Amino acid sequence: MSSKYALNRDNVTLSSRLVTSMRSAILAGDLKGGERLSERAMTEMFGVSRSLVREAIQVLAVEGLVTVVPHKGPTVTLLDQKAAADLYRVRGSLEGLACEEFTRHASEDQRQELFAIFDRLKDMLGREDADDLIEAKNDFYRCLLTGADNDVLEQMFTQLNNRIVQLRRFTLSASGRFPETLKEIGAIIDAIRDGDGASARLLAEAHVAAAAAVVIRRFAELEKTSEL
Amino acid sequence: MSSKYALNRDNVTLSSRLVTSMRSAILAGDLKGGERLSERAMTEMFGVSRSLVREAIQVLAVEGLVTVVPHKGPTVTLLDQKAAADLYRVRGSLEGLACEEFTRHASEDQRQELFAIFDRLKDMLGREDADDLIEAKNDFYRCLLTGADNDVLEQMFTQLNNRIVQLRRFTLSASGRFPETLKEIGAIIDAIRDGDGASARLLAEAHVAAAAAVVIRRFAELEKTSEL
DNA sequence: TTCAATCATATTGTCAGACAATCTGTCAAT
DNA sequence: ATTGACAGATTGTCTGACAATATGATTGAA
Repeated sequence: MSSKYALNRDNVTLSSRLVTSMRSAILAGDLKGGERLSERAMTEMFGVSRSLVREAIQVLAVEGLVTVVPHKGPTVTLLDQKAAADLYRVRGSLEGLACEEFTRHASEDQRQELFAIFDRLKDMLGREDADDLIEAKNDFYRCLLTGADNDVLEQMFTQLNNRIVQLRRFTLSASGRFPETLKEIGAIIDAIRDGDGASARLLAEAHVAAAAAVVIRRFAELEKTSEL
Repeated sequence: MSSKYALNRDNVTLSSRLVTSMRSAILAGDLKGGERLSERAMTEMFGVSRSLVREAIQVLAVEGLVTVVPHKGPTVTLLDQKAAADLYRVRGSLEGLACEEFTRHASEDQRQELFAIFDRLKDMLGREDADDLIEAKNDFYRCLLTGADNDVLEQMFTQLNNRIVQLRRFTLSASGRFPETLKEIGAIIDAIRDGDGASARLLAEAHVAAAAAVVIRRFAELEKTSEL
């Protein structure tokens, strides 16, 4: 019997906690894109041995957050415009799938929770606080993925989303789009309410594509001004 | 300039070669689902130190090929029916995306190559050889992904496909479906020929769903006979 | 001055060995 | 049959060592 009282076996080892911690540091921007992650610096920063640092770096490399060049050392992956476009394209597909599966599989409780989170988002219009917004969005996706009831999808989507977080610079500077964002998500929510998974999927893909377009444009502008 | 003459920097370290080798061993079935991967056994099997074995196992764990339980040790991930269903669902979505992107981005050469590979597949009808078929399918996907021109998609699809390879037992026993398979892929090819990415996508998803249905059914049968 | 070859230094790649923490199976006691 | 304690095996983590490679400085020559 695997009851809900079972103790959590994850993150019990130093190794796994280190991975979590390093990942957080990257996502929070404390380790910035392009920054070198020398083993020496990492052992000091996290207070663990070289072995663990090396293991963690390999793991984050598979996740795409870190780029390793043999004999030169790892760096925090730096995304170019093409990579950003590629990421968003796949993300749109997976987000669409998540919406469709949520429509099909979510329990009534899960549906109500999703609707409630959306209401929370709506209430933020006008007095947008960056951190609150990020938290609400995270809740939204967590709920969506839980209801979609597909572990593989959850894992891949999460990985993808982590990589996209590194583009936060651009997504924040594009936050003037918040009203449209709300409208688009609202349409998705309505489709889910109606049990229309196919529409929810298409709307979700379109939503991601629209968000991506803004980010990519912003990207192009900044590249033009600050590049060689 | 990153020319096509650039030397390959991957797989130069023992570490990366070990990962490749262990992954191959799993995909080839030399390390079977559920099998324990004790560090001791792995150091002997691959002739490297414990450090490298541990790193490789972590990497394969992120890829989903290996499952690690703290203080108990890693095993080759064993898929249950739900996991198989989840994998195929996501794979359908990504394969659909790949087809659509191929239609949109592939060069004329890449299109011709894809068509040629499909002809090779067609010629196998009747005298199907398992290894030849697997090779042709791999070529097909490699070509498809190259033409789709999306590194993120390529990486995720490859990872997903690797995990699905562990279901080969079931897909092979379902090879009586080869004529239908050819018909379905043929329809996809036609859509790509017509430049109709949306159709190609839908057809690809349907194709994966049909293949998945067979595998899942086979799965249920075998589970019933051989289980507790 | 500029360019190329050389060399010193720092960093990464790999190994071996040690000890602590945890798991698993055994066996005696109740 | 269940409990508790114990022993052996395996994993988790650290440290130190040395080899392989990259980087930057230095030197020498055109």
